[in-house]
Amino acid sequence: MSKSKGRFRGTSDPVEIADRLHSAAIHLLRRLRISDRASGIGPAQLSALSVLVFSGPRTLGELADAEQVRPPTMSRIVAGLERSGLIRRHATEDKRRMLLEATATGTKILQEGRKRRVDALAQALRSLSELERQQLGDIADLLDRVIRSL
Amino acid sequence: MSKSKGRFRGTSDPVEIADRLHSAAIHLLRRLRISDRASGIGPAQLSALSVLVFSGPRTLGELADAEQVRPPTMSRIVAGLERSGLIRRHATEDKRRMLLEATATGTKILQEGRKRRVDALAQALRSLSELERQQLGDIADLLDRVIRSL
DNA sequence: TAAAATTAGTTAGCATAGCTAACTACATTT
DNA sequence: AAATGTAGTTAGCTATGCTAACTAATTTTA
Repeated sequence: MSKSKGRFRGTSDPVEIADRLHSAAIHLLRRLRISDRASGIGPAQLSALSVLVFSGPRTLGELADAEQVRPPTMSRIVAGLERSGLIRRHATEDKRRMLLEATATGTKILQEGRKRRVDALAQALRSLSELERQQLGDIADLLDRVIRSL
Repeated sequence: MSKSKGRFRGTSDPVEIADRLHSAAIHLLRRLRISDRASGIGPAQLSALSVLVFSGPRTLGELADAEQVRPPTMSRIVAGLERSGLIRRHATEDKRRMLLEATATGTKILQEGRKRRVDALAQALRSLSELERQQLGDIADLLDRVIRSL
């Protein structure tokens, strides 16, 4: 790890940056899992629900693509969410398809869970200096875009 | 989402930054799961193995703490790793405990998997400008430290 | 020092979540 | 009309999370 070409404190070597980001992401999600347990919903259901809440209604197949799981897996995740009253099915023109939509309860529960997650992280960011937060804020947006483009 | 006080393109509002980092982490790990499947080892086993490879031998309880799972869960993860010949158990003074250590095979497999993960991310970073990578490199280190302190 | 309490790890049993293969039902193409 | 393709489900496997209850070893205490 770390070849340290190190002309500066940081580096622009993609592998070295990737390594740090990778490490950060692992540790972040490891911690956030804890706040998620408070929601009483499993991680896959929570994640699928978040797509419906933040991006609107989707068919099962679209949801499976978005979550990068196979249709049978999404079929079961959706069954669980429906059983818990967090989402609803709507018939469509094409009778093979169905539109899935978050219910009011589902939306509320998701937003509370998301708040818990984000608040935990935000609290840690408060220990940084104003300048550091400024830099991190500038770059967080860029980072999110790069990663979504993977 | 996004109250957008927005005095600048970025912000120093911890909640807003946290929100973006959260989003980035989710999308990153969602993608990296794909490269991990090539290793033929489950995510929990891979993660536990990485602790043994990068931080040295640990008892089962220490490993459970590090991975934030309960002892019975780690007990089974360890059983799987041992069955696949990726780790080894060593007796200790206290006969209730056992030290777990990665085998040569385990170390090799883990490092290859890690390389696949990191390379995939590094490839995406190559689409950034030199300046952007420089900024990201400067901040990645800070980010990793903050998150580990959660 | 014998008994009680604590600690480390396992076993059993449950739920969720990932997969492939095989199926049903509907839609489209030929 | 028949063949092909597409959307989603069912069945059955493995892995991963939990709690409760257990065994064995160690430490504390009466």
